[in-house]
Amino acid sequence: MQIKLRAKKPFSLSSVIHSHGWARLSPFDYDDEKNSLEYTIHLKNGRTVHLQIEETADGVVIKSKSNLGTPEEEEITDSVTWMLALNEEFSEFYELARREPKLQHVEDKAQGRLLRSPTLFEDTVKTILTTNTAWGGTIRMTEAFVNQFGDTLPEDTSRHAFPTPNEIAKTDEETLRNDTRLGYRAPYILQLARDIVSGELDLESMKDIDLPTEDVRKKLLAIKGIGNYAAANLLMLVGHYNYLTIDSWAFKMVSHEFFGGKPISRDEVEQVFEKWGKWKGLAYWLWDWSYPAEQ
DNA sequence: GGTAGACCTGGACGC
DNA sequence: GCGTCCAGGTCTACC
Repeated sequence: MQIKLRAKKPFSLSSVIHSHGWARLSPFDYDDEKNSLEYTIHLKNGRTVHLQIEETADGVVIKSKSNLGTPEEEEITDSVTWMLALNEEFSEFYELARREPKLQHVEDKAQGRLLRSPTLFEDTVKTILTTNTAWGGTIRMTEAFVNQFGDTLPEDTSRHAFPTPNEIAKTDEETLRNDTRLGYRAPYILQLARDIVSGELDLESMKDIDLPTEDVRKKLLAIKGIGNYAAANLLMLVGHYNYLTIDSWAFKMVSHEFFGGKPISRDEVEQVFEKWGKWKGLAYWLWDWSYPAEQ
């Protein structure tokens, strides 16, 4: 099966893959040499299908060894369009970025799109797994979570789809804590899954870009385990860029870049990017920082 | 509204 | 090999 999809220009699959760390988290995989992204997806009808996504002149082509029906192809089309943000428009941001030397690269590299998962449940779980741990811990916990609870790909049992809220809601805190080794995050993720299954939380409706940012942020902050950093990260993923993902690294980078390395407050980090308005999160994220290069 | 301490894990380090 | 320390966001209790 092959599905060709068009992307709004400019587009670069490589820039989406490397937009943040998601491509390194299961069930994503990627190959820089082939410039391809892989993902094992759980379809609504229960099938698990492996996808390989490659760049074309107009956008991407999705390849799969599975034979799929029309509804399945439509679901995959919708999912990949969302995951790669194929329809997102960044011309307004590029117009502003052209005037900033530290953002000169973004239009040439077609940066701005952030790789996301098919469901906000997956992105929320992964975001919780990035908090209060090193990146290696996030990779380990995500892999354990996917391998332990996700549906197996029939033709390759080493691959699994990301678990559904239903699959997680059936387990218990002790298993997530001691077997999956999610630590204190276990009750947060269990509660998240159970709230979705019970209908108390409609996470996927927050993907609607027309919802006011503040409303979405308030709902995200009400989820246990989601604080300022995690909410900002999830807001970026659903297309709201007016909050900064301020983590411990942000203080180092902003201090080094704008304050001569002296200790700075959260407000000072915010003030630096205030002029970028609704694009401030993206300006911060794509900034050509001098701090890491000089370390 | 602001702050201190606890949460949990893995890696780095010293012995 | 073992013990200790530390980094990493969020929550809760307290002021």
